[in-house]
Order: sequence, then structure tokens, then C-alpha cells
Amino acid sequence: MKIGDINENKFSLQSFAVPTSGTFMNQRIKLADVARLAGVSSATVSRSLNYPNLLKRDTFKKIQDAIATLGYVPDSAGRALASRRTQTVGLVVPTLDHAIFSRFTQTMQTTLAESGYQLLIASHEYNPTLELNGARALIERGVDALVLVGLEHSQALNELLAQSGIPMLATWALDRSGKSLSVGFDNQAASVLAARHLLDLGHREFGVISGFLHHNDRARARVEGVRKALRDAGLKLPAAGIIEQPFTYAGGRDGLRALVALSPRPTAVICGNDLLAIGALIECQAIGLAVPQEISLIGFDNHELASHFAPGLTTINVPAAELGRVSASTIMQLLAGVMINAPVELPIELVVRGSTGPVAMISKR
Amino acid sequence: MKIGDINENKFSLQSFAVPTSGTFMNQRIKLADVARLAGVSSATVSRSLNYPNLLKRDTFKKIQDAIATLGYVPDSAGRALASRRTQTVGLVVPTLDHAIFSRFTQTMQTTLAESGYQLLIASHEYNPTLELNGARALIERGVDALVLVGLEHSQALNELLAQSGIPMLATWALDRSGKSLSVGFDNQAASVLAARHLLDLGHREFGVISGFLHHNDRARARVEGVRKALRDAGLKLPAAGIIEQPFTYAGGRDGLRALVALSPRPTAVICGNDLLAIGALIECQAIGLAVPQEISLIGFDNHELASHFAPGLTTINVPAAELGRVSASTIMQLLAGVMINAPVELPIELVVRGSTGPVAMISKR
DNA sequence: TTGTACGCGTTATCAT
DNA sequence: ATGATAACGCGTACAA
Repeated sequence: MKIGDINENKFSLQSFAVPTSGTFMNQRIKLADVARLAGVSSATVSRSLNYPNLLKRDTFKKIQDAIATLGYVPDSAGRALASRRTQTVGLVVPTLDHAIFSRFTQTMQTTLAESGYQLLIASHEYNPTLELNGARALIERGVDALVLVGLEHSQALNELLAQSGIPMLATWALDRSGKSLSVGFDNQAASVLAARHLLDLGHREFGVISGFLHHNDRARARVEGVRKALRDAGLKLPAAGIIEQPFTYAGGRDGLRALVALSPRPTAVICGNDLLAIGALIECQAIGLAVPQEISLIGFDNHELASHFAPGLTTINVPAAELGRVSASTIMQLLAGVMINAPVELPIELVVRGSTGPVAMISKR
Repeated sequence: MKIGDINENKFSLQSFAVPTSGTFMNQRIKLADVARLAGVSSATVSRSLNYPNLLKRDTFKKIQDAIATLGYVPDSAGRALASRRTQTVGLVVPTLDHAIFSRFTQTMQTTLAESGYQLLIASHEYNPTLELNGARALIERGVDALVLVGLEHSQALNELLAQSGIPMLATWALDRSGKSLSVGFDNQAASVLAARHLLDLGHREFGVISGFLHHNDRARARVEGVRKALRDAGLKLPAAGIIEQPFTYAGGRDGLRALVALSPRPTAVICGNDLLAIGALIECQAIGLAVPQEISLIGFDNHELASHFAPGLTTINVPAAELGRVSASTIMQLLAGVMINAPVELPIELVVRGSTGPVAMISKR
């Protein structure tokens, strides 16, 4: 082959680049170059990429060889423009700083990558404006689908979603109304489970350490679950018994300190997530309150850590990794044209631990 | 205006879509539509997007109005194809499951978003093949720059990077050779600092709990630092004193159990990251070893948690969030054409805590 | 300051 | 089974 064969209108002195050469070679190779080297039309090369089984074995091989020798890499911009799809999924999360969301993101990314999809992320730190901007940015990038956390969003975001017509998946919650497709679990039922368990143990005075309820429908559902379970038992959760704190260890410590100052003092405390629960545990330890002998603590989310150093803690395990996997595959189905018309509910578990390990697993499903 | 004005070749019965209408309206609006409504050429609309100050105030306003009424959203595929840039940065991390990397990712994303860039991520779980695949996928997506963790990569990945000619940034490490641009800190110097501190306290028997050293140049550098400090003091780190464990709490527990079984038993233990350090702490607590009275523990990374429940732990604070910020802005500079020819080094700190809080902060810079 | 016209790299439609 | 060619939506010389 001659040098000029590569990109008809350029002339270059270097011997044609093999992929293993780390030398300078920035004349980007395109589909047409491959076609010329393989002696076929560019349409055929394109087909070899997208519908390989439409080609004669022989032609396919020739093209594969040409691609290899030239080190051709398809350009996704051209591809996106022509095909109107980017093979890209957008994810908007509150933050990656919480283990549950980073774990969720991690498995989503891995699962999508297995199917050739890439993940574009944005985070909003529980700020609706940032959430809107993030979603808009991802939509502009042409994501084929968008994954959001929770059901409630700003009016502007809902409009943007409706207008863009892009497939959307809500996660970490269930939309029973059927207005949007959702994959998640029942936050309220989970804390009902927790509160019932504590009621069964004889507790009557409850406290809740929650994250900020504003702009967080999951957090509100969790508090609501406690309220409901108590109401069903003829009890009431006093307003003072709900402490809103930032999702940090320090928040958990402060929350517990506030609760033990109440009278009557709660004997049972339900924490909105793992950071809060562990913070509360640390504070108990610091002020010499035995868990669960003197005070029962239930924490949401994944408590690998808590189970190590405070075996008495009861936890509600939230399936963050599983949620990522299921969300990703649900998205893939959507994009493949499969109609899904019911929320996908994942089971949750209440894990009651004695000093030596789990003594009971109560599942909600 | 007439309905047919929007997209010359289509006819639609609906009144033209205002952005606040959540109705069906999926004839995507393009630059030319805006141009027509504003009564200007499409070139002018394009300029209003990219070089607004080249326009007459008046023209600009007209175009803004048209954009607003039509709810126009630029298509990044067309833009990328024409401009050869995607306003997208790729990040390949080992995993988002470790707090340091998710925190790093979080701040990178936020910082990039502030400048209109989006973040595409891939993770590889310390598997070089997955790292290669991830990088390749991101490059195919046309990322304007690529951020990797560490300096050592597979031969194939190095070749891919060289061939693609895409701007690359190495993070979490420093490339003093100047072969690649890097932003990070000196992992080895950090653990020298830690080991010296322990030597000064009179310790002579050392142990190290590390992550797996294979395919992890940062972990190797950390162990090497301990070895070096001991060598300088005329001591030797025995091979049996280096325990490789998975980066988990359980790994830390197992590691500590292995170390205390040695004879002579180490009185000083340096852990490769926070999960390992906290695991080791938990194990100390479980077997009734007082920290730091009976055994001194130093852990890498961010120990907000450890500082809460084990105030005696000395930590090497790794600036994960700061690293994300600096990495992002370094990338932005690179893309703006700024030449950077030295590694960007971030300071690290050894935080020595007494029972009530920090008693010393030893900085390395 | 604004308009004209072409090209970016790929897919898809229609032939053959 | 393969080829020719017209989109896809935008940026940017160059011209005016």
C-alpha cells in the first residue's frame, strides 16, 4: 500500500502507523481510510461495526485486518450525529460522598460498561438548582437515558424531562402512581419494619435522627414510616423526637446528644442512614450508654463497619449495589424497547444482631 | 409566526411548543429553527452561543428570546463533530467503593461542571485489562482529556495513550521523571514521615498492613517508605511484617491478627489505607490491646471516623477532595493550552492525636 | 457585525 | 451482500 492511501488529501513521511507504535501520529484515521485499505465501501465498514452478521465472513475478516493495521477507533461524535444515540447513560445523584451512592454508582457503571454503555455523572448536594443544571447538562450531552434519585424534583426539572422526552428512571424509591418508571425499595415500609420491631421489644419512647427532610423524599418517607408504626400502636412520635442533622458522623453524635436530653428519654432511636447511626453509636460509647441494653439503635443502610465494632446494632440493610445493577439493566431493557410498566421493588432486610452475630433477619417484600 | 416555520419540512398541528409545556413535542429543535425565528443566519446563532460578545446587543437579545420560546437545547453531537471537542473529561479510577476515590471523583465532577465540562467515569477494580478497556471506551467517546490513577499502567494502555495523543493526567502520585503530567502527593515520603515518627517514639518492631501490591504503585510506594525509614535507622522491616490484605475492614482485622502473632511482636503498625486502619483498630479493641499505649497505629487517608471513636490513632491525612479540585483545574488549564511541565505536589499531614484531639501536625512539603 | 457555504465522521436509505 | 449518497446539527473560513 502507498502512504498517500491514508487520508487522500494529506501527505505524510512516516511509515503507516501500526497500533503498537507509540510514536507521533495524529492524523486521525477514519472509516473511509479503513474502507480504502480493505477495498470495500464505507457503508460496508460501518455495517461490519454494527451488524457484523450481515457481511460475508471473508469481507468481515478483510475489514478487521484493516482496522487492526490502521489502529482505527470509531468517532462517537459522527456516530451519535448519524444514529441519534450516544451509548451513554446519565446519572444524577445527590453526592458520591455517601457510601450508598458511590457503591450504587460503582455497580451501575460496571454493569453498563459490560453492555458497551458509558456513564456520565452529575451530583447536586441536595440542591434542586444544581440538580436541574446537572440534568440539563447531561441531556445536552445527548445521554440515551437519565437516572435520577428519588421521585420529587423541581417543577423546572419535571418540565425539562417531559419536554426532552428522554427515557427516565427514578431510583431509591418506588413510584406506585405509575407516572414514572422506578427501581428501588419502600423507604416507608422499611422504617415501619424497624419501628414495629422496637415496639415488639417493648419500647414506648422513640427518637429519630434524620438527615434534612427538605428536598429529600426518601428521608421524609423514612420518618413517616416511624410515625405510622407508632400511630398504629396508639403512640405518637413527638416533634421534638425528630432531630434533623447533616449526614455525617458528627450529625449522628449531635442527634443522639439531643435525644438523650429529652424527657422522657427515648429508649429506641432510629437513624436515617449509616453515618448518622454510627455517629450515634460513637456518642453512646462516649457517654457510656450501652447499646442495645440501655438504648436500642436502628440504622439505615450498609453497616459493615457497625457490625464489626458494635455487634448490638440492628440495621436495615439497603441494597445499594444491587440497586445499581438492577437500575442499569432496567435502563438497558428500556433502551432495547422493552416496555416496563410497574415499579421494580427490591427487598430490604432488618438485621438484628446479638453480640456474636445476626440473630434475626426480617425481610420486607 | 406560522407553524410551518419550525422545521421547514414538517407540518404539525400543535401550537408551537413553549418550554413550559410538558406535552408531547419531540420534533427536536435545532439551530436553524432558532435562526429562522430570530430572523438571522444560523452562523449568527452559533456565534451567540460561543462568542456572544461578537454580536450586537440587539441581535443577541433577539436570539436569546427565540431560544427561550423554542426551548432550544444545543446538540453536543453536532457540536463535537464540527469543533472536534466534546467538553467532556474521562476519569478511570480503581473503584468508587473506597471513600478516597469517591470523594476525589465527587470534587472533580463538581469542579469540572462549574466550567461546563462533564465527567465520564470508568472503574477497573485493580484489573489492568479492565483499566485498558475503560480507557479505550472513554477515548472512543472522544473525551478531551483523560485522568488516570497512578503512574504504572499496562504496556497496551501506554501505547493507546501515546497513539491517541489525548492529554493525560496522572493522579495520586508524582511523576518526577517528567514523562507524564501528574497531580498528587509523595506516597513514599508520607510513610517515611509516619515511620520516623514512630521511631522517634522509640519503636523498634514494625508491622505493615497493606493492600495488594500487585498493580498498585501507590501501595508499593507506601511500603517502600517504611522500609526506607527503617533502613536509615539501621533497622530492617522483615518480610513477614508486611501483610497484604484486601482493602476492607475485615482485611485490617486479619492483618492485625497476623501481626500480633509474630515474634517479636510489632509495637508499631502502619496501615495502607483507612479501611485497613479502622479494621486494625477494631481488632485491637476486640482482643483488648490498647491503642496507642500497647500498640501504635498509623493509618493512611481520611480518618474522620477513626478520630471519633479512637482518638489515640495517628493518621496520615490524604487530601482526596483537594486532589479532585486541583486535578480538575489542572485539566482545565491543559485544555486551555497552558503548558505545565512539573508535577503538582500536594502537601500531606501526619496528625498525632491524644485522647482529646490533635497534639501535633507534621507536614511534609 | 452578519451571512454563505462547506466539512466534521458516521449511519441509513435506496439501489444494485 | 455490497455500494452510492444523502442526511445528521453545528462550527468556521471567507466573503460581504
